Amino acid sequence: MPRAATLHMLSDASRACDDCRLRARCLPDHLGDTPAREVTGVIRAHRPVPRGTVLFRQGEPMTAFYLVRSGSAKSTVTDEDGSEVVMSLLLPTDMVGAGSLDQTVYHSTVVALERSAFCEIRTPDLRRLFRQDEEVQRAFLAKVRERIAADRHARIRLGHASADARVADFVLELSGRLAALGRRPDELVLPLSRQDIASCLGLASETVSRVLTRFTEAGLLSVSGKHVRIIDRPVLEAVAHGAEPPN
Amino acid sequence: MPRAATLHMLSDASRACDDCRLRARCLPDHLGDTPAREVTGVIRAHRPVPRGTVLFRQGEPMTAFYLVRSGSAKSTVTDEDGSEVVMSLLLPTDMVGAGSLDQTVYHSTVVALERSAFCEIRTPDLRRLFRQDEEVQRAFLAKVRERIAADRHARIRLGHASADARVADFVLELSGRLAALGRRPDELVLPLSRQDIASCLGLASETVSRVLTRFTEAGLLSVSGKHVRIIDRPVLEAVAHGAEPPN
DNA sequence: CGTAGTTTTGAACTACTTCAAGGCGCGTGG
DNA sequence: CCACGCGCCTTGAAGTAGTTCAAAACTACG
Repeated sequence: MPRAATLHMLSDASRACDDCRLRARCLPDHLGDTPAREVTGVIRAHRPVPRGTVLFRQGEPMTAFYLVRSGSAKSTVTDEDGSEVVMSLLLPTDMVGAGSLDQTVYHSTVVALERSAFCEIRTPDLRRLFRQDEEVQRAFLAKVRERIAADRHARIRLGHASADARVADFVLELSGRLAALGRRPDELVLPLSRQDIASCLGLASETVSRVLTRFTEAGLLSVSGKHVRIIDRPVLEAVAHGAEPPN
Repeated sequence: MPRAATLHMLSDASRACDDCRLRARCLPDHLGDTPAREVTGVIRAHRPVPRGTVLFRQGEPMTAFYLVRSGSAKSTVTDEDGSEVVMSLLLPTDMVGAGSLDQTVYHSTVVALERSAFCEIRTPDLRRLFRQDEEVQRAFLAKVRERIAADRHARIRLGHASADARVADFVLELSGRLAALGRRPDELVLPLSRQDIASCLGLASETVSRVLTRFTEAGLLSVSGKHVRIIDRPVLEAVAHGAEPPN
């Protein structure tokens, strides 16, 4: 991510989620149909922003939280000694910037990885909604819980898995998330650079490269740049769970 | 932790937090004095349980969440391939078993590391309280947020720090938490075994041992079994933040 | 005082990193 | 539109941090 166009304020607010293909997977979905109105009322859909756009920066006062509408983003944390660490890859329907309610500042930086669109809910609106409707609360907390579970998974992976297992698991996780969005699970595009994947997995980018080519040679994947095709999913799963490296 | 006495139901409920030394640091603290009544009303303090007691097991239906009152505990997760991973060390005032509200099953196992006491709040009580009083909500979410922040820290440490840095940071973190409980920050007891520390930090127990003795030789610590004295805190902090290993 | 579990220490090994060079892809400007 | 240049990815070779295996020393506890 070279240049950082800080288009902090996004353009134009359109009407709602009504025309969103992903509605069924997104926040309003978790609610019944009746209270959804209230939610969709405060959600502002924004026009796509270009790659490299910073949604918000770590430490800035929190004014809103977001949902990814299209495209993808990464969330990063700059730790005390100044190095940037990739915390997660964000895909459509993912919640952004709401590590928990009542936060006063953002605790990570979020950058678009490609031309992407986001939906915005301003914190006061959310808070009001939260108070009004218990269903909304529940839905929101469900999203938070999802995130916590994902973080725990990432943490276990980081602490106790080999490089092979980490990469295999990363690919499979992405595959699963894409499948949940209705896309092909075996034909995927890595929105992150090798560097970013490496940072996310606690590896050197060279290692990610090597593992990927080794998987290719072993017939598990076919990789070409950011495009990956999963060929032998069962074995890939075995590797992700700590089985012997292929061949 | 050899034998696992599953004293699942704890004994006797005493009156409240009124006589708790740590009240000021605990959940009711985050509230003003007025609403505290409501909270303390549903908190049941329990008698100490022996080391090895299982508070609850991963996968069991969630009936209550807990606060550590005295002693210490560890939370562990058994991952898909069956190995146990230590997720966190739990000290007095820490919340246990509430990754988020509205959880239906426990997502980790919690075991007492020494003779320890816990306070219990049953989920229906909490839910009711939550609905009644926004202050309680806020206090609870503050605790959840604390936990999320700690998890993020752990994750960064796991992914991007050397063994030296991890161990140094672990010791300092513990020191800080003990200090927050009013104990001596430089004179601490590790409630976890080397194995557990290692698991928590994503290392081999031998490595933890070696690092600890190296720190001792370098005059940063003095270690004897589970007892640790911090001698050169500034350097220890430098090491924790990635500085060159000592000597 | 003896036994079982835990911790420490040692020695060999391995997985991953680091450094360095070459190639590929892509956007930019001529 | 093509060529150039820059960043990203890949590959290699050498180095190292941490692991693994194994045995000895310590500790706690009956």
